[in-house]
Amino acid sequence: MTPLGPTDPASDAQGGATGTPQEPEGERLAHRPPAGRPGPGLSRERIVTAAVQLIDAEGVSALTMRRLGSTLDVEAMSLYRYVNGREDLLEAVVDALVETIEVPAPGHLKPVDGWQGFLQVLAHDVRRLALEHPAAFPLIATRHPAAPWLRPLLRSLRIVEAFLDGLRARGFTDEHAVTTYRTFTSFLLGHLLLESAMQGAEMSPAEEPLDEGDAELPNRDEGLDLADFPTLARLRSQLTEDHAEEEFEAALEHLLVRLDLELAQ
Amino acid sequence: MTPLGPTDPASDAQGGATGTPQEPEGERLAHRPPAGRPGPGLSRERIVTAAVQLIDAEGVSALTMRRLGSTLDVEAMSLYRYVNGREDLLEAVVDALVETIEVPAPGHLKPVDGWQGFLQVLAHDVRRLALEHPAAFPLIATRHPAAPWLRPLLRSLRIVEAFLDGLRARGFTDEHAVTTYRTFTSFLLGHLLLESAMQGAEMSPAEEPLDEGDAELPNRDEGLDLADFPTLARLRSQLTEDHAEEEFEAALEHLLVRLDLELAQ
DNA sequence: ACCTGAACACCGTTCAAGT
DNA sequence: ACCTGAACACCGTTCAAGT
Repeated sequence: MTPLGPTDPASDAQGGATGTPQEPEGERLAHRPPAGRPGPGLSRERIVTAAVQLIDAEGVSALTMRRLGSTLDVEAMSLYRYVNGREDLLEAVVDALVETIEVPAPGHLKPVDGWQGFLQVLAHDVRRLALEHPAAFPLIATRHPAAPWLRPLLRSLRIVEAFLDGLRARGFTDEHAVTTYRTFTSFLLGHLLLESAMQGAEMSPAEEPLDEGDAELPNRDEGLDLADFPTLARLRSQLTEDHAEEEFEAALEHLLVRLDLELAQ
Repeated sequence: MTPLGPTDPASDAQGGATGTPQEPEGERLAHRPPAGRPGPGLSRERIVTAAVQLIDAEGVSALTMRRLGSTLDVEAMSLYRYVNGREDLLEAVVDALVETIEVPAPGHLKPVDGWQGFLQVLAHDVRRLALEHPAAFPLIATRHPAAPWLRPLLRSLRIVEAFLDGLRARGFTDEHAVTTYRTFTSFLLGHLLLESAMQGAEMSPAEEPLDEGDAELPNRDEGLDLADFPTLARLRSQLTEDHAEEEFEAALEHLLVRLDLELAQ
């Protein structure tokens, strides 16, 4: 499908072709001989890819029709031929990212024999998505899916179908598969939204050199007055430690234990 | 309506002065205009309350400086005397809502003797917040807290201090209290963000009658074509059922079991 | 067929000016 | 002291017009 990897996987690898300052950096059409048109060649796919890159680089609030247009060397109005407004674009971005999630297929390479391995592999792939696109992740987690019975993160028909089939093929009843869908999405949402928020913490506002007048505002954590919060002050360093990965693994392990219990009863 | 928190104990530590010295705070007893109308009498608190009401009624995207101003019978620019721009206002809204969370105190009425009761009561109070303000909840869940060691939902100094003290008073070590803070916030985030999303699902866009031309985009759930997804089609009604409350209770119960295990080892 | 210029309504924000 | 008019830069979106 669309190469939606972390911002620009391969195009930076081969520099040197960019002589003029305003040329688009990646020659995406190099392998596309027909009609030597060098022009923009807009398409929905190209627009969505550019949108993802812009979000990855500068955050969701920077994704403006006008800015996105200039990224593609095109006026903003041109985008409306391929995209149904900004909301539709955001939807397309979310869909494109979610479609990169791979649900382990029956004949899979990795050790995905049991349902536990199935869920383990899937969970880690969703985590990969969260860490590759931390700025976009709140969007994926927050926007309403197309149908009320779809839940954030695992929010495409294809993925839910594969998820349910995958569990059923590994011994789950219909009912257990459905409740596991709910439990699993809640689990992923809670852990990964937090982790992606940490990852891309310093994203939203461009940092400005502070004026001389105000050294007053508590800029990040240093300015906070912990005088009235002795426990907080004492445990501060422990609270700051980042154990996201271990937490994720531990919580996933416990989720599997819990599901195992529910299966048995 | 919206009973917003007490008179702002900690907001002075956060809400920043930005260089312009503005400190008119304690004018509590100035005589109000005698008119029956809620005359101007602007204040930060009044602005934040109105903002919460506007979000509850029409969603975050409707919270515009100009619309909020008109809600208060005031031009938008007047708000800037009390609020440091839209971002600061959103921050204040989140803080105000989070401050309504009550962490069970040592001498509490309800059966909060054990740490399990403590977490039970607290979890349900956060859930109350989510259900009372579904449209605002993504904001609370998503915005970066003031310090990197604060996590969404339980994101005020006061609350985290009370949380940690509450657990320590009930037998937790420092280390267990900290890890429980992380586990507990992840749990709440995952479950309540989903539940609030369901609650306020039909909020953002006004429903429009679809045009004849493009039957391409799947509008809501009815237009989705489930032909290629037999499992989805078969389980659709089960997927649609709303068991949010039972799921929350069950997951909370399992979380407590898990914590109990971790405490023992 | 594809893109753009011009226009409209709305937005956040600043600042000098009103009262 | 508190509010506003006017202005600026930017935004999403539409539509007739260009090529």
